[in-house]
Amino acid sequence: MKVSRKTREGLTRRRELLTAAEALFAKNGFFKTTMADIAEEAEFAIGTLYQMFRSKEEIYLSLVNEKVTAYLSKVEAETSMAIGSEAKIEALIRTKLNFFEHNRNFFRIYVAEWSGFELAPKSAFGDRIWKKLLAHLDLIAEIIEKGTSTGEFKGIAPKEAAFALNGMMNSTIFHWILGNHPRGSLLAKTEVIKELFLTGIEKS
Amino acid sequence: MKVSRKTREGLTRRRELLTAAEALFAKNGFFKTTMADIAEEAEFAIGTLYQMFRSKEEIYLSLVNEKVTAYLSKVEAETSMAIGSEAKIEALIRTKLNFFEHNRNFFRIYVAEWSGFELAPKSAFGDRIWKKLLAHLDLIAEIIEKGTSTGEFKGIAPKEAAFALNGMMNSTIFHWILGNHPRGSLLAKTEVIKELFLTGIEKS
DNA sequence: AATTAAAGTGAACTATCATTCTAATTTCCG
DNA sequence: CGGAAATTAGAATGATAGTTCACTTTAATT
Repeated sequence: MKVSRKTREGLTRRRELLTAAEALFAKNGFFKTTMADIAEEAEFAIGTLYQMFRSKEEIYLSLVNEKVTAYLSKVEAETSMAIGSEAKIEALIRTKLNFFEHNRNFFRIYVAEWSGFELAPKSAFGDRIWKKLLAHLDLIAEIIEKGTSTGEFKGIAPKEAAFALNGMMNSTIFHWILGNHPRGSLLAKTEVIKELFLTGIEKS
Repeated sequence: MKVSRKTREGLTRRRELLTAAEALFAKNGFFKTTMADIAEEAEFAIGTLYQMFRSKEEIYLSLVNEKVTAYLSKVEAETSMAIGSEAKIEALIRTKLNFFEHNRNFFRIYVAEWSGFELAPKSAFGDRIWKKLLAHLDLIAEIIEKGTSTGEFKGIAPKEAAFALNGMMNSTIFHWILGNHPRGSLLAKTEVIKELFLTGIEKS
């Protein structure tokens, strides 16, 4: 079917464009990345970009949306498969580290989006992404709450603990990327984070 | 002495300008803040800004530099006064939370600077700030290392633990600001963070 | 071949600032 | 008081970069 092939080619082009844009946005941020840069990197003419997307912002948000969605569904799939609170925490950490090990470029964009800095007065679309990220934090909080009610965890406020864990992970990823992912994979740090979060640093 | 009064007034003006700029940069980010905005907010003419600072970037970096320096010296003073690793950790958390409780606006700028996003291809000056932040992380790592060598802490890689702790704190501050600093002060969260970092979430 | 519609192009158009300049006004200080 | 220096409002300037559009190319179909 001809329509099908066209559609496929369209999707491929779209993906190529987004990948090029991702690299640039990650490297230079939203504002210092120009449409001309993107066009050159993706080997399209500027006009072609506007045939695929309404605006620079739409490119950015589509990109963020797709990646965030992919990320969240991975994490949610893995945590829901794990049985027991500790295992769910482990699955969360493992999946997050694994995802960003393979999406290093995207990490900076993710952090910027988290801190809400990049597109400050958010569009309705940007808002949806933001809400998704917040909802995901609630999900982590629920895992912790469950663990508290089964007696696995002590009674630390779940939201606070969820934010703390999230911060620990982000910081670790950041550190790893900063050091040019030195020896060992990021994934391998799952154990350290898990241990730190579960039992702390103090000698018992 | 007249020179002295002039100098004093000059400093006051400078501070007023930086405070106005801080609020705007925190709210809209570096790029979406215009010189006209700053001039209006600070109640100066645009030309006057250029008499005090060479450029918009210089305003931003001066601001960041002063605040970061003030922040770091507070933390370093407090941690060096505390005796024992656990007390130092406590002092670190307390001082950081206290600082950002009183510098809410600045937090967003601090985070942006940390993530290295705002002024991506850093100037030499921006680089110095960045190095200071990194050096401070080393100092935290040293505290942890010391605690390990005295047997207070178990042997978790100090750098990793330092980054994790830093991430926990940032995340907590972020959460607090996000929720419009609801009930209770941010400072009051010192205990939670300390407990989480030292002994983890698991019931022992 | 001819036709057609979609895809692609990039120069031109615009808007937006950072920065500089001007002219009028105010503030200092001898 | 008087004039020098600082300040102001805001109009030019210049550069950058998002967006548009009239036109060209491509490729499938007739």
